[in-house]
Amino acid sequence: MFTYFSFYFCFGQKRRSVDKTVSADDNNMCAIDLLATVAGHLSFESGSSLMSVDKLIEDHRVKKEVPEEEKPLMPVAFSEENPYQGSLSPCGFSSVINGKLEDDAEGFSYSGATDSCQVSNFSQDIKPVIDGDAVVSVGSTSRTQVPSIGNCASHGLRDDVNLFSRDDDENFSGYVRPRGTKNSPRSVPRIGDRRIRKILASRHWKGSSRHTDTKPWRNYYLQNQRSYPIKKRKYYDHISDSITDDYRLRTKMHRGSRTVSSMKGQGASFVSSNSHVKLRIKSFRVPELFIEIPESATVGSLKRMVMEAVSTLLSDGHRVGLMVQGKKVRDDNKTLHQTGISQDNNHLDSLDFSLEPSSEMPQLLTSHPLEHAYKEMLPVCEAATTLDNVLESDHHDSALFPSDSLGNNNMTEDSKAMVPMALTDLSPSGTLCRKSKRSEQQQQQAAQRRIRRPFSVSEVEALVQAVEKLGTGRWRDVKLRAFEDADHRTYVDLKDKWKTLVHTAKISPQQRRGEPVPQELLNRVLNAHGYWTQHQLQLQQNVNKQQQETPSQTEALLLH
DNA sequence: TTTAGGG
DNA sequence: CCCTAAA
Repeated sequence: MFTYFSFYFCFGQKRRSVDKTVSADDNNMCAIDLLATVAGHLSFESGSSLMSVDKLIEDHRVKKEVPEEEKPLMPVAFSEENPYQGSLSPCGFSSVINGKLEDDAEGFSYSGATDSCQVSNFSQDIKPVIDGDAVVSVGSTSRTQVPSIGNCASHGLRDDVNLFSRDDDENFSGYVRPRGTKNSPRSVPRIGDRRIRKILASRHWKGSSRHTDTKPWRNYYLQNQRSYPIKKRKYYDHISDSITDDYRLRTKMHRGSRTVSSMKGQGASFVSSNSHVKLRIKSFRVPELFIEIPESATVGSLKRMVMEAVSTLLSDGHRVGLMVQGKKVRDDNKTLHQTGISQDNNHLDSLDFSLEPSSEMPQLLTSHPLEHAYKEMLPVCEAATTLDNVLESDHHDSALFPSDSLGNNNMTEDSKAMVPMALTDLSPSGTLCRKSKRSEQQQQQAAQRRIRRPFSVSEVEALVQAVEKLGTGRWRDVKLRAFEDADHRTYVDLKDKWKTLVHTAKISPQQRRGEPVPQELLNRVLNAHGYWTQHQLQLQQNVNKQQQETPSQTEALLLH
């Protein structure tokens, strides 16, 4: 007989909730107290209690990053015929961000053309899918940092090569779903079971976090891990040793960066950064923790278990989450000011730190570990295709919208199809065997949510330009005009992007996320939006007039 | 298939 | 991005 505890606890402050999962009796209250003891212990260790910023004190204000000045809207005179004629550049795309992409190249945005040289380099990197310890090494190309997996640790582990836990997935791109024809944006057959599709979509990436399996059995686990009863984790091992390897790597890197410990130290008094903002953190939210222990166990063993759980939690690759006014701040690259953490901000009570699993394994997982996982020796062209897609989103300057010139072979489909399976289907009956039928894979593939591919500035530029000319009601034409070769952008996507662009243009720059869109472009968005909505209104009014006239005419006809 | 909007 | 009613 086991007793399960589940509790949410805060260090130094109130407990959020206490719920029994599957409890056998009521003696779990003492466990909570024990946990509080542990919490207290930890608090003591860290020298103070942690967090929930209750005050922010401002030293001097040195605004390093002044938000881009809002340029006054350029008055645009619309001619009835072609309101934006003058703004069209002959080639259709302006290279607004030439050079900027180069700057961003460090890290995770890929720049440069997909010349054959890089492609082959990449394929060399990715080819050695080895049984041994997986090590993430930087691609051999100097221009592009291409994560790859091999048995060569020559590049070593660096904190800044944390390939899998990057918060900001903006610059990542995975693969493109193959499309049959260019003229049918959505040629992928949509297979009927929406339920599956929804489930898969909602489960996206959840449950991908893992603990190292250095211990034979853990009787605790975190809520965020989707609570696979630990036995099921065997499945991961079954899927792939490499995933475990990758995780080990991650853990190492995290330990190396000492995220948690340094944070503990800072929690002691004031967290002072260069930006001259001082935070006092009083409480700190920690993921829900489950404990499973036999009733016959001693209190001492429970204490030890809780202690172990907590210390593991603090050392096992967790990262700090930040909430501002209830909104999770994901973009680590934002400045505090942009995030709204600044002196002229009086809602600092809502600043909230938390500890969360860092193993979110974003984007990149789609292309990598799975290939590795299945020990699939990918043909060169497959790797190249992947690279092409990875690079695609950010190197539009030389070739704005490269299509999948390398073609889509079957292997591509295979590796894609496996993605959702390995990550979502953990049920014992799951078809993890890669010999599964093609039809199943296709189903899975159809059910896979498309990978997020943020619009680059040049894409936005192209979109704005097209909309300026064509208006907001002809998305198919917009697609054909400006995104004909961008197979991954459907007209629906373009319409959606326009919607978000309009929204983006209306909100304050501080609230915007992702790669910043030049204000000039946003102004054009606003202008075009205003113009075309009015245009539509006029059209509608004309229709109404005619509808008013027509009946009378018909009446007149009838009366005759 | 496209449009138009909500989710 | 997804989903879908309407056209």
